[in-house]
Amino acid sequence: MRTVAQRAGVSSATVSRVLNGSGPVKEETAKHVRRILEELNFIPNPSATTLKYGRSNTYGVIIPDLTNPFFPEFLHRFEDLLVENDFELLIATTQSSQAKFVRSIRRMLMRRVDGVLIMASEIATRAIEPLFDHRIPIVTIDRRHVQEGTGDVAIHFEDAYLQAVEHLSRLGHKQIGFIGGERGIRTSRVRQRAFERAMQIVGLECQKEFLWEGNYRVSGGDEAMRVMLKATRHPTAIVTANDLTAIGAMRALHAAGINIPNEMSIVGFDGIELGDAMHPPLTTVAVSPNELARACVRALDHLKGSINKRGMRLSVGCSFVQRGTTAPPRSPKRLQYHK
Amino acid sequence: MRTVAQRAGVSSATVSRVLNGSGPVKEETAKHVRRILEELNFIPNPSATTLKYGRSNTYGVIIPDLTNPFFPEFLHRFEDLLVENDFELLIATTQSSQAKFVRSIRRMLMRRVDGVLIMASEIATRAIEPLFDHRIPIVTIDRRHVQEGTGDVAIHFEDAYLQAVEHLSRLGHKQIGFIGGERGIRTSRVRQRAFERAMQIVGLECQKEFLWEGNYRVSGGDEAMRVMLKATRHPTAIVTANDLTAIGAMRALHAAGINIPNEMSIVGFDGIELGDAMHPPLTTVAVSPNELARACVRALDHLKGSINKRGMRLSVGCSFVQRGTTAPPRSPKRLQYHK
DNA sequence: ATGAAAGCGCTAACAA
DNA sequence: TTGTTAGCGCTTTCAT
Repeated sequence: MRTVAQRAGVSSATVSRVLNGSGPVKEETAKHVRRILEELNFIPNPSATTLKYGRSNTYGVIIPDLTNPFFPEFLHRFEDLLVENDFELLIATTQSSQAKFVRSIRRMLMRRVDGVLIMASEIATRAIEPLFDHRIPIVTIDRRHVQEGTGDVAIHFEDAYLQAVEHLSRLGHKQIGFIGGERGIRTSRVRQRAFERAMQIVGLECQKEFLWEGNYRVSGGDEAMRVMLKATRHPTAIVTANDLTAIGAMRALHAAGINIPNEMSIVGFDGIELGDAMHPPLTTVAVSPNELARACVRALDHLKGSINKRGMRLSVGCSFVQRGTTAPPRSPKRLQYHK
Repeated sequence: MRTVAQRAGVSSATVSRVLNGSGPVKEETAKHVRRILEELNFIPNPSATTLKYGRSNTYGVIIPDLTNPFFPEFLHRFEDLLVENDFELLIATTQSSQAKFVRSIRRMLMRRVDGVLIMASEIATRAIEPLFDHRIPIVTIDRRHVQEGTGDVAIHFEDAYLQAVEHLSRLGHKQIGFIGGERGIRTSRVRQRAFERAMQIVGLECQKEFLWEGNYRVSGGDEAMRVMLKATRHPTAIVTANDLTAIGAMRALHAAGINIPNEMSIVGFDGIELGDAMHPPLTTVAVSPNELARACVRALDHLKGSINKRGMRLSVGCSFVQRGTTAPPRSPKRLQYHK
């Protein structure tokens, strides 16, 4: 930058003002400086700014796992919004490990992020305290609790699962099961409770033996479904904690030669693009990555600069997407392995 | 850090030496300093180091698209390797846009990365010149050209497609088609040529009308397959540029009521985990994300610090994964839409 | 074995 | 409207 200033015959302060539009500069001077900037192919060094001000124009995002396609789809939208603000994105994944989560938080602190979006809900409250101590704005997804410096974006699972269950009920299903996420993760409880509540509202009995545990990945849905198929009684339809779980369940059903949707209906959750490429295409409840991203950015921006206030409580709706994995239940006789 | 130094009654230089093990410190002093470090919850500020030395202990990665599951799977491994070296990962996506690519390069420059891994091969050589000018080590994937400061990791498509075509040929297929990537992307040419060469080696005629263009996404495979099904002649088996393309092709076949694999065989490429969750499970040629990541890190590390030499030329093999989308061809009569 | 100090690039406060 | 300057945190060289 000094080089630029010298070449342009001005001071570095003027160059800075031109770059940021942060002070009065005679248009003529500005033009000249811009030309030199161009000529010298000037690349600013944000480290200097970060060093000086202790902020980096960056939001951090902590997600459980990049290999769940929902997150890439979300991050894509989220980053687009950040770019508009000249913000950067720092991604950290926890792989469901507390140790990695703690390290992620540390990275966020080191990089002097201006806010952290926490999408990994398996987190002990203790682990985020350092953020709190350092007065970093926090936005959580589905923690459903806000305080000073902390906002929350809730996904409307209650409505989502109500739509799913109503749809199945209208088709004639009475025995509806649920494959959830790992126990001990907050959002797993939220999702399961939303499902139970939906059953109640629709007037169906929710049977304990029809609740299984998954892991938000294909493997969990697959295993849960295998366990289910070994039992003597099983539901005629399954609602799942997310699309990957549903896809895993479908795999197990296909492997057992059970027809989807005629012998078993499945509903996913998330609305990942690949759901539509499954066979049959996955009926699901979709969260709009766009809307979610917008809400997250809004909640983060709201706390930026003024952390001495409660964060926003936002909520994002879901839309039911009917595709090919749901149909009326078949005769109530016991399913057989066909292969 | 100054606070730590004061509290420990030493100079900041000593603290620095303790932190980095970069100089002689009496064990007793070191212990004391470490205790204070702990006590004060010291968080280093890497911006200062970046500012001072113009390097950031970061490798940048430029990928076309985070929503192709191969990249998250790869990045996961890649990051694991970097963490071992206390390196960070800076991800940029181009969405196949030259403008975004140029911006990505600029971000890499601003952030003072120590090397850039370029996995987006649609790039004009011009666009990477700034990296070259700034003496940033570059590793490309499948550019198949190295020079001073630039290494390359080649994926062995020749072998990959040979395995695929041999497998199909052994099953009895004679008419084998190929759905590639967008024209104008280097790796698309490489893949198509590798396919053509494989056909030649196996002694099958490669027919021009059996070559279609995709886009490395589900949509491209789907559309190409729809076009194919409208034609009067078509192959009995299809090899694709990647798994997403294959999945798209499968979707179109399912929609047309054509049985996979009995009426049409499909082979993908990449080996993404979701391929195994398709119905039927996708036969594919897998690249090990692990091996690829290892090669990339090796090539990058090789140039780190000493850019005045040719980069390495590495090559990563592929392994054929037989699953459920390939079978002997059925009678040669024209396929009909069944639905 | 330890300390003092310079300097990386940037920006805002202040001076002119 | 423009320039001067201090200082952000860190590491390394040189001196002690």
